[in-house]
Amino acid sequence: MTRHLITSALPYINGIKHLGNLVGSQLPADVYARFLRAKGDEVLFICATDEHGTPAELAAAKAGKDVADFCKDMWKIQSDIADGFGLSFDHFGRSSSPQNHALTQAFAAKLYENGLISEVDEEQVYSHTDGRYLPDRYVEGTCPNCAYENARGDQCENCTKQLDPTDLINPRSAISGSTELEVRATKHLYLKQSMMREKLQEWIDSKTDWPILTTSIAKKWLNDGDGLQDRSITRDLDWGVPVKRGDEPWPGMEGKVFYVWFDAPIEYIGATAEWAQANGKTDADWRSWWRNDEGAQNVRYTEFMAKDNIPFHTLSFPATIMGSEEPWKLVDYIKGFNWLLYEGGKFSTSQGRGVFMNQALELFPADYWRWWLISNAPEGSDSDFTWESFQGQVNKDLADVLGNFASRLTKFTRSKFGETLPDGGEDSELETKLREEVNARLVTLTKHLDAIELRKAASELRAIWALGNEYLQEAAPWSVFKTDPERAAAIVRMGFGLLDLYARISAPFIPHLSAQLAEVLNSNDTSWPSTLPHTPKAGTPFTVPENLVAKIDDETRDELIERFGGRD
RNA sequence: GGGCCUGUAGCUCAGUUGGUUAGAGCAGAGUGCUCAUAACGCUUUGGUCGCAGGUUCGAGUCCUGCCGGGCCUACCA
Repeated sequence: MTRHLITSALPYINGIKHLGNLVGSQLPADVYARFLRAKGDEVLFICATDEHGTPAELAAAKAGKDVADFCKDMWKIQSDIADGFGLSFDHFGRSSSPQNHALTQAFAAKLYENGLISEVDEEQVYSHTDGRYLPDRYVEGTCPNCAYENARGDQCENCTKQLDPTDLINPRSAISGSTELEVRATKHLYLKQSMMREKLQEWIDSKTDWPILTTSIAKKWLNDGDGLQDRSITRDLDWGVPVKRGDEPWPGMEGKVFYVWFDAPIEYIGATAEWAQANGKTDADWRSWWRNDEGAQNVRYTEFMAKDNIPFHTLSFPATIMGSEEPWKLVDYIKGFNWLLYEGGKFSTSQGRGVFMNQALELFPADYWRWWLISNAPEGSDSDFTWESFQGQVNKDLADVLGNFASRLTKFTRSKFGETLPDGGEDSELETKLREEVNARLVTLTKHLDAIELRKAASELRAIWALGNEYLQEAAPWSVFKTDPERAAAIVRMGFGLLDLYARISAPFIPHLSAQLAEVLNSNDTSWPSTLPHTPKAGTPFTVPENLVAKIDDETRDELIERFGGRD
């Protein structure tokens, strides 16, 4: 049996995430985790909040809270929302955990011992008004190249020229607008990624089955210009993992913290340690997922993330792991996603454009969102959320094809036979044909899920739902009943067999609706079937689900377009 | 500027190593059924596969150029 370690990119702590964040990592990871669990594999599905960095501090300040309190509160909010969407994390941790502090410091110590850390004196912009160092992009001013007045310190948006904050004319803080800035000398640690370039290249080259999106970004960074660059891994901030060599102080680095990109991926490991602690397990239990010398040789590790995270997961984090020269688990497969757009434009927190996860749950059941998002996951290219598309797919796929199938079957059966499955009757060639079709499509569905081809999987699942309506139409039990009630009984039992199948194979996609379908026959088998199981026995009681999937009407849709901002 | 991805029916997309009349869902048209959430089934109308060349017995599929769309380019994370 394969053991599957699955991680979703860590949602950043500075606010509630939108649907694009959901579909780019957490949701597809959940579908995969649920599928593998149903197949009987051992799964550990890990996620956490990514809590450090300047934006977290600014968000806390804006909320009028201490950053630690802010993160604690926001973690709870994000955790509750994840529950609402049915995200089945085995643990939802926090990158600010003591476990992550210890691991991050331990990795840094190993990297230092192995000669992979250098200390670099550099200059950073300090804002007196804000009382903090400013990351390059938080310094704004006039571009020396094109005279654009709102150029950022890292790059001018107008002429796209790469800049240094000290290049800017009339620099000011993007946070406060203050011009009381000072360039200060400061010292930072760099991870010498350049020394690991060949090792990383070799490793990436061996990943021939990875999506092009993933490997091409990695190769670009490895080979562009002078090749992979060393990266700073520390910051002059208060909130974060204090810079230490393991438990020992790091001379000259007092008061500094590790940079968020360094400690965030390590939190995949940290959160696994948190999982062990939270569930009364031992260190050996969590280490068996991560240490190749302690049981992780048979673990297949899959990471899910949006494309902005790919460089960190293909290069920086592997560099950290390889550089430690300890037998930590490296990722086996990276599933990367493009962006989800909102009505043709970008989701925007500042402009209130798009749908955020909390709002989504207030509007419709989680499965509506799950179904649309998975069916339209931005796997090959960016995809576009529109209310019209959302309404169309929820109404057509979930209400008409799936929901109505359950409805017509159960209501017909109740009216003719009562509330238990009727006895008698023989199968005909219709059932043989149905089984063949369902079984063939099950093979395809399973293949797509194994390959994490989510759009194709959703499409195949829908086709299997549609087979139910086709079967009922052709078998026409309402007509057969008039002359041969026993044959009609056999037909409806077959129909209930399909319903039970749907509950099981739909669960990775729409777990809540699947649970409701399973309740119809009060069945509790959630295992993944390789073929259409035997039909349920005569005499089995059933219930009629009322309005399993409520449709979205045009008025509601138009109100939502108005409220959330549609096409301009 | 450089790199990568992409352009297939009105819309969203499939099209395996190049191989006969290019597929699906939605939308449109017709029709059947009446068990069902005015739901379902069946049939059907839509495409010179961005443009122009080239390779080949044969190209949506490979090559070159052009045009359009998107992403990345290392201090947001």
